[in-house]
Parts: sequence; C-alpha cells; structure tokens
Amino acid sequence: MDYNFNEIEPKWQNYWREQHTYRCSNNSDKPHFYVLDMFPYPSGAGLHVGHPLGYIASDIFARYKRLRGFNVLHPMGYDAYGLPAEQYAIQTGQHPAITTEVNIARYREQLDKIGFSFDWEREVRTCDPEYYRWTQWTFIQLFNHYYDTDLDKAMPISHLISKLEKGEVDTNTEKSWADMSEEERQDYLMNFRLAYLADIPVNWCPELGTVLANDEVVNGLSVRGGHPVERKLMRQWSLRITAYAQRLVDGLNDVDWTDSLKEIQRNWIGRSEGASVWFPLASNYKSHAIPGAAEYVGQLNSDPVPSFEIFTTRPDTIFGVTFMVLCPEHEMISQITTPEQKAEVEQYVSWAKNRSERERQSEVKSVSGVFTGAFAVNPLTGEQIPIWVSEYVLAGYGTGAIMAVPAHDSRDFAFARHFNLPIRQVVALDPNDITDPATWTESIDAKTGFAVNSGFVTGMKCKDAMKAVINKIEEMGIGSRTVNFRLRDAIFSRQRYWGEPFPVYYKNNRPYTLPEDCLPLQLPEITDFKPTATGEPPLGHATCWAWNEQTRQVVDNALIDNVHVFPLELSTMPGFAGSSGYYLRYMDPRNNEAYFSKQAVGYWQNVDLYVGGAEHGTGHLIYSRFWNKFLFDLGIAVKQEPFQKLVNQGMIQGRSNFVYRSKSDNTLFISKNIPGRAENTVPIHVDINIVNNDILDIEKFRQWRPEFAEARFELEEGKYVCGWEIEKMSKSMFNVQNPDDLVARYGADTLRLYEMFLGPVEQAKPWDTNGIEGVFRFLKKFWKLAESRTDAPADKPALKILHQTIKKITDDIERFSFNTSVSTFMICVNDLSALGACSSQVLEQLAILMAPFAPHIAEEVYHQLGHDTSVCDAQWPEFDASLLVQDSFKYPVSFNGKMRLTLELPNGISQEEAIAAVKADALAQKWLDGKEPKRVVFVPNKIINIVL
RNA sequence: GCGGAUAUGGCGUAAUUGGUAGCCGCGCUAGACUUAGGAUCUAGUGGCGAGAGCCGUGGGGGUUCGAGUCCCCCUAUCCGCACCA
Repeated sequence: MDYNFNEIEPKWQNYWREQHTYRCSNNSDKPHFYVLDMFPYPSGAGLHVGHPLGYIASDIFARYKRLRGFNVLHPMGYDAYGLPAEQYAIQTGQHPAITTEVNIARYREQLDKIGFSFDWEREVRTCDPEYYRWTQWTFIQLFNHYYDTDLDKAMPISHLISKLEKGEVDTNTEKSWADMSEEERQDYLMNFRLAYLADIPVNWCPELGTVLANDEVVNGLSVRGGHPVERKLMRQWSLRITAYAQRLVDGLNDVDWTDSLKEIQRNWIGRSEGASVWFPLASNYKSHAIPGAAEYVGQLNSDPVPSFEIFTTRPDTIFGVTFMVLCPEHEMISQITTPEQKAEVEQYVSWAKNRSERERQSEVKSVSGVFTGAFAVNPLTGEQIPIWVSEYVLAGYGTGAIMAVPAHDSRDFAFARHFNLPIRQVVALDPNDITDPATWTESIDAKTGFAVNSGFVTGMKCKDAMKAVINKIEEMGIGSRTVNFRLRDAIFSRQRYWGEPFPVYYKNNRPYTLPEDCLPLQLPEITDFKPTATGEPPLGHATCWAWNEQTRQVVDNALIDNVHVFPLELSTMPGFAGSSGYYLRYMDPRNNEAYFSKQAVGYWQNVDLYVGGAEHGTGHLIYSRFWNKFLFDLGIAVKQEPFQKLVNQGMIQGRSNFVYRSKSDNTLFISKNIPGRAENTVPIHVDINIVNNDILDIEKFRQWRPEFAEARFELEEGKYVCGWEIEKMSKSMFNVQNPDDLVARYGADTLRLYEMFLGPVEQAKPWDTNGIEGVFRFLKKFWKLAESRTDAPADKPALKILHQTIKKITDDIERFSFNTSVSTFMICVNDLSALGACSSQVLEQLAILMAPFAPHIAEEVYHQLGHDTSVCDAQWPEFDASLLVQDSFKYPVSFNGKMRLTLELPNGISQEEAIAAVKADALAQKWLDGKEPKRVVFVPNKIINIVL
C-alpha cells in the first residue's frame, strides 16, 4: 500500500480530538513544562508558511517533553483586537467582531491541518469579554498602585496617601497634602499612579485617527499603513513603565534569551549613568562674571535664582562647557529670553514645534538654533555661558536641557562650528598633547584619556574625573549622580473602536475606575466605526455609553446628569494590552473568580519556552515583562520574569519567480539562460504556484491570465527556466506560499519536516519548495520500511543504527537543532532499509522518535504495531551506549561516532609505535567486533582519537 | 554614528564545539525498470589533474602537533537603535 497521507492525517486528527489527547491538567505529579507560541493576530489573509515555522518547532519540543514524562502546557489563542479588523470594518461596514470570527475560523482550520498538539480547551481571545475582563482588572490595579522607590516595588496608592497624611513624605509642591482640596489631591496622585492620565506629547497619526506608541512608529511613519505621524499634545492614558526601567534591565540577566535580543531591549531601555546638575541663570542685574562657586552657592540658597537642570553622562567635561542648549519645548524659554531676542526665539520655537517627526528625522544632520540672549553660570567655574535653543535637544530625554561641551561631543561640536561658539579642550588622550580646537575637524568623544584645563580634576583619568566632579557637585548641593533611561512611558489610549474599553468614567472631569465586580465593561455595539480627525474616538458614536454610579450599570448617554450618571472613557486600549498577560490566563483560562488561580500559577510558574519573532523585542516582550513584574509585585505572578527561555524564529522571506517578456513582442517569453535575454526582456512576476523548481508550467501559465493565453516561448532544452529573487512574502509579488496547498499535495508531516529541514529555526531564510520532494521521499521510504517489518527480534546492526539515532535526535532536540534531526532520520531509514526487513521492535522505537516531528505517520505506524493508545503517551527511548561500544573497552571513552581515549604511554615510545599498539590492542580486545579502527591519531597530551 | 549577527560546493545546509571539511537533501550526470513518468532503484557529483597528488570554509595575519571553529585587522551582507547629551 502506498503512503496515503490524505487518509492517515485526518484520521488521527479526529482521533486526537475525540480522545482529548492534548488536554492538559493543572493537577499532576509529573514535572511541568510550559511551551508557548506568540499567538497570532487573525488577519484576513490567513496563515502563510512563515507562521507555522515557530509553531512546528515549539510543537516538536512540546511533544518531546511530553514523551519524556512532563506534563506539558501548550496552548494557543488569538490576539484578536487590532487596527486591521477595524480598517476593514470602515471600508466594508462589516462589524469587526464578525470579520474577526470568520478569520479565526479560517486560522483554526489551517492550524488543525498541520497537526499541532495544542490544548484547544484553553484557547483565549483577547476580544472575548471573559478574557478582557482581566485586562481591565489589571488596568484598575495599575491605576490604584504607584511605584514605591524605597521598597522598589508597586504599592497601593493608599499606602502613599497614608504616608502623605502622616507627613512622612513631602509633596514637593507649593501646597502641603493637608492644604489640598480633594481635586488637587487627585491631580497630585495622578503623578504617581502606574496608569495615569496626562497631557503629553504623543505620536498622533491623523490618517489612522489615533495615537501610537513609540514602537508602533518607525521613521515618523506608522508601522500599520505607513501614514505620517505628528507630535501633538493630548490628554492620554499612559503606563508608567519607566518606573520599572531598572528592573527590566536587571531581569535580562536572569533569562535564557539570545544576546542579540537582550541587547535590543537594553538599547531600547537605554540606561545611562551620569549626573544631573543645576545651572543657574545669570541675572541681568548681575551680568558680570560671578567670582567663584562658593559665593554662587550662597546666592542660590538665599535668593532662589531661576536655574536649569541638565543631565550629562560626561560630568568630567564640565570645565569645557561653553554654552547651554534648551529644547524648543522648554518651559523657561519665554521667561529668560531677552527683549531683543524675543521675536527671533519665538519664531524659531514655533517653527520647530510645527515640524513633523518625519521632517525632523530626515534633517538630522542640519544645524539650527537661536540665541536667547540669556546667560547661565557654570557652577564650577563661575563663568557665564550663553543659552541657546535648538531642536537637537529633545524634550523627551533627560531634562530637555544640556550643557554643551563642543570639544567632546560631536553634536555640540557641529553646533558650535555653525554658530561660531568657543570650543575648549578639556580631555586629551595624552595630557601633554593639547592642540588648538580651531584646527580640529571633529570632536574627541572617547571616554578614555585624561582631564586637561579642568580645574581641580586636571590630570585625572576621565573615569576618576567623573567621580570627582560628581562628588563636588553633590557636596555643593547643586546636583547628583543620576541614572537616565531612554525608555518612555507607554501611551495606553487609542482613539479606536476595536479594543478593550477602559473601565473608567469621568466625574468632574476626573477619572474614576469602575468597581472590580462590575467587570467586564463590554464594548458597546456601534455602526459607525470612523474616527474623527479631531481625535474624538469612535466610541463617541455610542448612544449607550454612560455610567450610573448608583445602579452600577452602563446606561444611555441621555441620562448623563453628572450627579449619578457620568460619561465613560471613549478611548480604547492598545494592541499590547491584551497580549501582555495572556500567557498567565492560559494557566487557568475559564476561571470566573480571578485572572488565574493561585494553584494554577503555583504549579506552572512561568513560561519555560517561548517561541516567536524578534520583531516584538521592543514591543510585546517589554510590555509583557512589565505587566508580569507588576503582577509579581501584587503577589499574583510568582516569577519576576515571564519567559524563561526564548527562541526567535527567523523570518521567512518569499522567493519570487519571474518570466522574461520580450521588449519587442508582448506575447514572446524568453527562457532565463538564453544569450541576449537580459538586454531584450523585462522581468515579470509570475505566480510561484505555476512554477516548479524554476521550471514554468507553460499550460498553467497560459491559463493564469487572459493576456498570456497566446504566449509563445523561447525554450532552453525544451524547458522554460524562470528567474528568481528573494523578496518579502507578499500577495503583489505572487510569492505567498499557503500551507494548505502543501498539505494537500504532500501532507502535514512532510510540511512539518520540510519547514524544519530548511535550516536552523532561528535563521531568516527564503521560502523555497525545491527540496520538499526529498523530505516527501523520505516519508515514503519510512512507510515502506514499516510495511516490510518482521516480528523477528532486532539484530545487532539494526540496534546500532537505532541507538545512534536515539542519541543524535535527543541531543538535537535539546539543542533546538531540528534541521539536523531530519537528516538523522533520513540516514537512519536509509541504513535500516539497506539491512532488509525491519524488526517491529526497532520500528516501534523509531515511530516514537519521529512522533514529535511527523505525528500522523508515527501514530499510524505505532497503531499498526498493535498499540491501542496514542504514540503521544509512549515513553521516549533510552539511549544504550553499550550497543555501540564493546564491553571490553579498557579505556575511558566518550562516544559520538568517534571515540576519544586517554592512554598512559610509556616513556620513549614513538607516535607510530603508540598508534600501532592501540590498533593491536583494539584487535586483541575486540573493541570493534574484531575490526581494526579506521583511524588512530596520536596527540601529545596522551589523547588518542579513534575513528570507527 | 552606536549595538548585534552572519559569511562553507551550482543551491539549502552539516561538522561530535580544536581532531580526515562538505553529512543529509535539492539540483545535475550516467545507468536500470517502465507504454509513460513530476514514480522507483543503482552509481557519481568542491576545484585543478590522466594519475599519484595539489588547492580549498569572504580576505590578510596570529596561536596550536592540528583552526570552518580560538585571537587581531580588514571586506561584504542582514537586523536593531539612531541628534538619547
């Protein structure tokens, strides 16, 4: 009988479904293992072959762990909220809930065909009220907590209030806590809540009608759709993720991720150590040089002079400061600008503020700025330095003000050159080598070298000078050692419809959260999804979107009286809200009392293996870690880090095919390698489904499109050879490979094996079906081998092959090296086939080894051997080294196909004699069934390699 | 500019982690079977050479008895961040 995958695969898929083979329990004596995939966003396009790559890898690992006796949690779900569904709704008028449902059904169908071992009873969808109830719940907790820097964890806001009431902390504002009104107190607390409402500059995308998080904007364009993004001041919800910046950096040391991904996160968080220093304004009436620092401090204490806080990573260069620069948004600009400069400064500031992000970024190299007319005082030298405004100083980083050291910062250098400001060298690689900065072509930015021209730190190494300067400014009370982060708070509002509603209503224009037991706050039905250009969200169209505080119900907007009935928040949460904690919900997905039970999280702890794309490095993977750490602080999550080991599957690119149409004749197509083809033709994308191994199926091509019906061809050796190129997988390039087509043609097992065979999981690679036949052939050989089985006990050569395979496959899986596993299986089956009929005993073990990779055929063979339980419940074969090596070995051996022995050799023996002695010994001791070793290599440190 | 990674036959890749480079597969060549083959099987396939042999892991140095693997310097490609003080 032929290998009929079309019959085998549905049969076992049904069997697994009916037997609940992949159902997994939270109560088990077995050790636990949690294997997670990044759940997909169910787009209208369906799955392409890139999606399952990671799923197949994780499925192999999950199945392997199960065969090794672990209780494995391997769930799947859908990240179902998001912009595309809503965009589609706007275009077609279809409700996103419906299109999402349709898309999910299609995804499920595609996933089922590939034979994954997901426990579908644990499926979650972020748009399901029973799921987003806990997203909303977490939001309320974030709102009701603040970050206590002393305890270094999130604490209830009530804890802060009681500290304020007892006067244990100072408000650092004009009014004390006791003197504040209720509104003032609420406004004050908003500065501490981990979810807070504030007027902040946001990435506003007019085209999408929403604000976007930093990771959703690239080069001033939205990631979704590529629309321009502007900076705009808006009242928005944000998450105070910056409070966790240090812990997010530290936690990276405790997880088993690739260095490159850790580095991406470290860069994104952007921790830098330095100092913050206060530079006072030189008052106009004392515009003479201030004689000395000591005197200046006295003045600062008695008579508060307006001053600027700056952040620098190079306090050692403070003696080289020759000007200051403020960002155009700096609040003190209008206050300090002199009347003469006023017009010019105002003009510059309004010009700078109205530029889009894209304009700013595209002109990074150009220098612009304006002098305010005001001067500040360098607190260490007493010198007066001019204060400038320039957009090269960013409002969002540090304090929005810098001390400029043109000699040792390339940006300051460019600015000084452009505006002819003085440049003073204060660092030199060699203290005796001081040159005139006027002759320089670039600044000396390196942190190595010695301080020069630098008062009391002159002659010190840069590092020592940094410490000395910081100590000095701390002593003077004008600054301190500071750590700054590039990471910014995550903007959490989206002016969209298809997302989680905020459990928030507004009383007296201030936000209040809904009671927890009123959750979920369900997304209302509306018919008009369009956002407005002014930023009014689609939920503004909802007619029943008000909160009655007394009845604790959502009621009609008409009832709003601002006494008992209040308006609800109109924004919705961003995409990352639902995906930030989904891995925890899988542990206990049907719990109606809690996010997940203590028992469940106590059992599963966290994700042992997470597989997904590195493109989430600065988005989901940061937000999730933050979310988890917050829940950890609440005592709900039990591990600081959510994802212990993380494997990034490489992106699968498309491999496009081209036909070459003659420039002079529109119906003539010339094969790729015909001389002169390049000059006389234009390449045209052709659907990869009508090309096989770069050979065009001419008939299918003629049928493909009406304009090719009359196509004529200039062939080479009777074939039309297409060109190819690696491009992004995209519909418009006709290079999208749908997994369903391959499953229909070769079966799921072949697809699974082939996706692994393509190369290392982590590596980016083009999709290319050229080798799939080889894998298919292998499965057919395996099928034939299974049919040829005998009940005779296994002989030694067969056992040897089997145990070599057990060893190799086990090692490969542990190393996540699945491409080599497939090769190993091929060798194994070839070798066994060469021996003739295969013993059932060997075949059974081989079926178990193959079960993680090709579960359908493995299940079929396993059952044919007389089992009536699933191969999933079998036990992983134990490697028996004694089958490979003779017992009579008298030397320590490590076996891997080659052997390495350590020998004590007598003095004076030559290499040749030693080798001959080992060979003779091998023969005498029958190490290798009486055969002489293939190769013996003598190495000076008494190690000998023996190759079988 | 900063950071990370990669580089091996015509192609995808492998190499027990310092031990005969090129396993396995694709493709290609020859042959067998076949009415036929997008089926199956056998043999061959890094380069040069008739041959023994010589040369070969992006380039150049180095360490070592021995280097694809370790160290230094280049080059190319990919990815992330980018006026982050």
